[in-house]
Amino acid sequence: MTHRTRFAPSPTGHLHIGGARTALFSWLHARKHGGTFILRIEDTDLERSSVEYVNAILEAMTWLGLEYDEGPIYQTKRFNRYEEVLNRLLAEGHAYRCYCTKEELEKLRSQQMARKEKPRYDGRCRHRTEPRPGVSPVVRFRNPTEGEVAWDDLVRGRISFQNAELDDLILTRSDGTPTYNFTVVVDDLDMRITHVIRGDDHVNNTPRQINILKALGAELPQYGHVPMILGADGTRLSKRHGAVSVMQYRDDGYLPEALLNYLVRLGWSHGDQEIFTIDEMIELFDAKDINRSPSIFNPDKLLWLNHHYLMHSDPIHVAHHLRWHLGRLDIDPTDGPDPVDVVIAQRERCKTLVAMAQASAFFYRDFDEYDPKAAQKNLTAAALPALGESAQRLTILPLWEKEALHRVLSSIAEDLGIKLGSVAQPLRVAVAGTAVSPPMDVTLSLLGRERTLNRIQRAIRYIEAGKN
RNA sequence: GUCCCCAUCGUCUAGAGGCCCAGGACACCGCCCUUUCACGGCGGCAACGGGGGUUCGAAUCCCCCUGGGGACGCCA
Repeated sequence: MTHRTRFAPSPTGHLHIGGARTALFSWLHARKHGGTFILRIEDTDLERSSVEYVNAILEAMTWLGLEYDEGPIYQTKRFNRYEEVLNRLLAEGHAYRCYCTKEELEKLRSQQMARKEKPRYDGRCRHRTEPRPGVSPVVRFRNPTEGEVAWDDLVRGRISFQNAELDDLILTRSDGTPTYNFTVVVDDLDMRITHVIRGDDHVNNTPRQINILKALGAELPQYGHVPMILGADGTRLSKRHGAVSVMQYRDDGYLPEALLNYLVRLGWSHGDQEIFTIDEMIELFDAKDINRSPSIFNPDKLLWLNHHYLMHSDPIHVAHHLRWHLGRLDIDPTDGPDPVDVVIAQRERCKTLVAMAQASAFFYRDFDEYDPKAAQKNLTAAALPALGESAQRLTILPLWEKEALHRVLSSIAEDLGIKLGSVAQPLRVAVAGTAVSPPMDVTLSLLGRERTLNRIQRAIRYIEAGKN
């Protein structure tokens, strides 16, 4: 049997961390078995769905590299099909029209709550044969009242519900549009989904969906419910916990592979291994190894992973992403060193691409002013000899490259009888504007002779002007 | 409230009866390296929620309690 999985977001918001993880698991499951991964857009809530969000979700999937084999399939384009199935259910007695008003239902609910019962529809329209004038009916599923419905969950093991706990859910609204639990069933059936991997919050929907599937005489897919991701306070991850949108992580300077690696390790593991390439994930992933308990999102570990990928990925690949972030700072990468070399020079000290772009801006354009603390400490009269010597010797240096630059700096320190740091640090502030940069030989080689000399002169003028 | 789940360091987790007075990773704290910041190396802090069983032996199996999450919509 060929494996067919799907990711079915509703376009009512951006793709968030939790959605991305279930998408990843679903994608991994399909890839591992050489199956098909389908993207379905659940946009039946016309009020809250928007094309902007559809596009945002598509963009996020692309950025993450979770390519789908079929879709996107839009539920709003399948209304005829839902109606067809609905009519069959109605004709076969598995569904019926309910004329209760929202007000009546609310009253019922509050009464039940007051009696400390589980709020549920009591089935009062089950046997109604006559329409109620002035009320356009919803259609409800006639759920079995006895017995139980159970399944072997891919991640949770056996889960069972008493049918008596379930009520007759609404299949179509009074305006005729289908609801979630109905469209999912029809879609999963039509798309021949074999493995439904989705968030934990759907566990309670599963028995209802299974009952509808059974009424339709359909074969059941396998279900796997992955636990939620929680925020630091142990409640469901949401905006107030900080960034939850996948695209926000792109904008904040994260590499997609770092986010994917973080997500795959959240609730899943393979021994003590922390770093997984995509191929390793595909090879090693198994839904049954997913933890049954919810896990808390830890931004620190994601940051560490991002740094790891920044340091160990092919610099050409990292530079590709760095260019994008430089662009966001209005920097044209052709105005300075090759971003690939910048990545190699900066990667140990930058944990995000945003930080790397910011820390590298001085390679491409003059900075406005010195970091006050750095200037105060290093751009003083005491630094003048080192700066002056540097200007002179660097002007006549035949070959502008790292080793030669290193020799120049060392000899200046030696000749002046000072520590290398006393030469390098003022120079660093002079050329970078801050007290932090890659080693000076590397920094200068990337910066180039012209910019270096200009900035040394600028620093000398700054000191002589008595700013310090 | 009712139903469905869950429970190892602060966090992510390893652990499927003896290998565990519990291992790895992030974070944190020391030390080393060092032209800055980092990287790196070494070391440290830190957990089986509680109570009953079962067993020669339990983090691992069973029960209860406690704690946590989810669901209970003409949302998905």
